[in-house]
Amino acid sequence: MDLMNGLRDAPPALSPATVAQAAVAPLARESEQARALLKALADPCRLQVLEALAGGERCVCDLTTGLGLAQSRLSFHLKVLRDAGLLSDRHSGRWVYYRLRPEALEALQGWLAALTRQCTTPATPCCD
Amino acid sequence: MDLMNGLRDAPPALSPATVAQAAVAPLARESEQARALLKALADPCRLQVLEALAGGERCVCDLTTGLGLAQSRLSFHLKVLRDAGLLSDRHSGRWVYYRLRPEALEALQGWLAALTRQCTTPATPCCD
DNA sequence: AAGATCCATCAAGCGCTGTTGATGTGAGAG
DNA sequence: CTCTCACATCAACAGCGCTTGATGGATCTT
Repeated sequence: MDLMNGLRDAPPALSPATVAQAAVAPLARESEQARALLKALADPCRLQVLEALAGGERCVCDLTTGLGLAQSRLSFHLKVLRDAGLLSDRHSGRWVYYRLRPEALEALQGWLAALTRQCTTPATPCCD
Repeated sequence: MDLMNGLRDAPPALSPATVAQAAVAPLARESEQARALLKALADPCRLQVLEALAGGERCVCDLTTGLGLAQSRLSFHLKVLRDAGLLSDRHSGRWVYYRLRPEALEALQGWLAALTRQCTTPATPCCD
């Protein structure tokens, strides 16, 4: 075995423990939720929906004509956004009204803020 | 033609202008950039990389072993993140060091904040 | 110079995701 | 009750994104 060998021309090197700790395979729970939100948002069509709903509650037919999307297509994306927790819906008679859930956006903001904070405070000083 | 017909059993209705204005086909420039960031982030593998780099600068071989990823795979994801502006790289001898670009995270936060702000101030009061 | 290591890139394969058109469901209108 | 309309859902297809294994370029060692 060549552990020593591996050390011989290693890069300036952090302790293996530090790395291992940041590594673990299946993503922390909080990150996983962030990922779900990010994935739901990462689509041009869904972003249009989101921005349209940022102006306030809208019914589906309103969005369909407003965004010029096929009904089936819009319905698909609304489901994705709703399943991700970004939208809530309200049924009224024959129509369904969708609205944004600011909590979801705020959650994502929080996650981003934490990440930013962690990376601006030089916890692990670079090996130079 | 049945424009009047269409009005007959329309939902409570916003002015068509309001909707049309929020609709336009090809996504605003700022939103498009946000989408690019979101898309780059919406992958478990890339999130792991990001979180690993939140702790500070790392070289590729460090990440490879730390995250347990095939070298080719990691390289692919690093490129995606770099192209999106989320990472910057630094070559030193035989190694390449990647680090997070907090500006990118902050830009995304800003976009989210604007969206949240817009949707919490009841600009368009709901039709009830 | 030859070999080893780090990293990027490529081609091939495949699964996931979005689109489309049709069908289903449930609520008003006539 | 029947018809219409708003919306959800489904099956089929197409395209994109990710993974893998191989190759290439660059740097360092011996």
